[in-house]
Amino acid sequence: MGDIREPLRELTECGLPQALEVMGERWSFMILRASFNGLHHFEEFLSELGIARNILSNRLAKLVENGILRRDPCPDDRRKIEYRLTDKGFDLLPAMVALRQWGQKYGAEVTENPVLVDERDRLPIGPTSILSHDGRILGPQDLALVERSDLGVRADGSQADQEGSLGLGEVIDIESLRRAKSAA
Amino acid sequence: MGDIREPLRELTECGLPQALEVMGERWSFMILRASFNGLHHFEEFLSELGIARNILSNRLAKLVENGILRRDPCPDDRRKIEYRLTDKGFDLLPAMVALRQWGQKYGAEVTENPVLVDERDRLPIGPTSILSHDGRILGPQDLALVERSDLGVRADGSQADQEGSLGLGEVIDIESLRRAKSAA
DNA sequence: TACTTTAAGTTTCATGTAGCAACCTATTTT
DNA sequence: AAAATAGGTTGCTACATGAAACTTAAAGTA
Repeated sequence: MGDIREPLRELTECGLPQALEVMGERWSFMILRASFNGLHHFEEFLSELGIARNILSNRLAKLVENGILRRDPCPDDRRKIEYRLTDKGFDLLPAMVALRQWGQKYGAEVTENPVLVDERDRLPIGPTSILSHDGRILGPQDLALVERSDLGVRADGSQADQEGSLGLGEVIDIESLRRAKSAA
Repeated sequence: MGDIREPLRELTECGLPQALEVMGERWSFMILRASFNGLHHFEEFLSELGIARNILSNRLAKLVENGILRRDPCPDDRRKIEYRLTDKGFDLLPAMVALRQWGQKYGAEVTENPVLVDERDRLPIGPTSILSHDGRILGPQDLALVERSDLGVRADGSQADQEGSLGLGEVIDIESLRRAKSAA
């Protein structure tokens, strides 16, 4: 019943463990995707996903508990319950799309269908991207990890002297990213 | 040993199940994040993440098997093994950042540290975004799901008559998204 | 050389969680 | 009133997780 399992320890201050606490379970993202795709009812999820009844029940309850789905009893048919995404649930869209695109890129040749498109021109969306504060698309090469206290501080000529040093006030630039990228 | 568990059924053709097959397990994303942060050795992961030895061993093996990490024995100290991200692993960055940002937004007040910044100006990155093919930032309101055969076809005045109908050649626009957004 | 430590695993065993099938309860529908 | 539908719950089995002890190989140290 209660989550007795110890929560994922944070390597440092980070939202990732929190996200995984909620969405890290085996079926959570599939249910989310089904919701995005317009499924709202228990039996719909059940037959579309091929998930076990009790697990679906449990996952839906957890998603509701965590504010990702809303649980609305239907007024017209009082047997039915409508599960609908909340704003918090919608905000998982970028994460879901990014995962999906990654799976698409590296998985067995799946030609996705239906396709997620820009409504304006009905052309497929581009890759999910990390943007800078002013909207440039950033690749792994453009990213660095810095201590909060050093935000906006131009590194005074110092590359991180040793990777992984994680020293206070030290610029931890993701050197390994760059090397691996250029080496490969 | 072998993955006997039935693979996640695809609701339709979609890369998500493939991604979850690889990254959907409890510690996978935390290990990935640790890798991004410059950890490379077994005992480093072990002490930083607080994961059990056997599970770490198993997860690392799986990540290697799936081509997300490379397993390089160190030449200088032949006890040591270096686990390093492959390009395929780096490509999970948007998904990881999106998840992390979501956790950040909705989780308990965590002030993340270290911060992921744009190297050019050392200012924090913006939100991970879904872009159109020509680079516009798309919100949930701008997205629609269409059948592959209808790509680029201007919907002839037809909104999807009933959500969730999923009919062939039918425009499945994510009406529910729009309604929920505007209603909330 | 022997003695200890470190790195990266494996094994064992208790516990937790997933999945299947059957059952249950309240509503419709016929 | 009987049957079907929607959304669950319960009991059981198999698999996954986690803590602690054990293993193996290589390095450091007296």
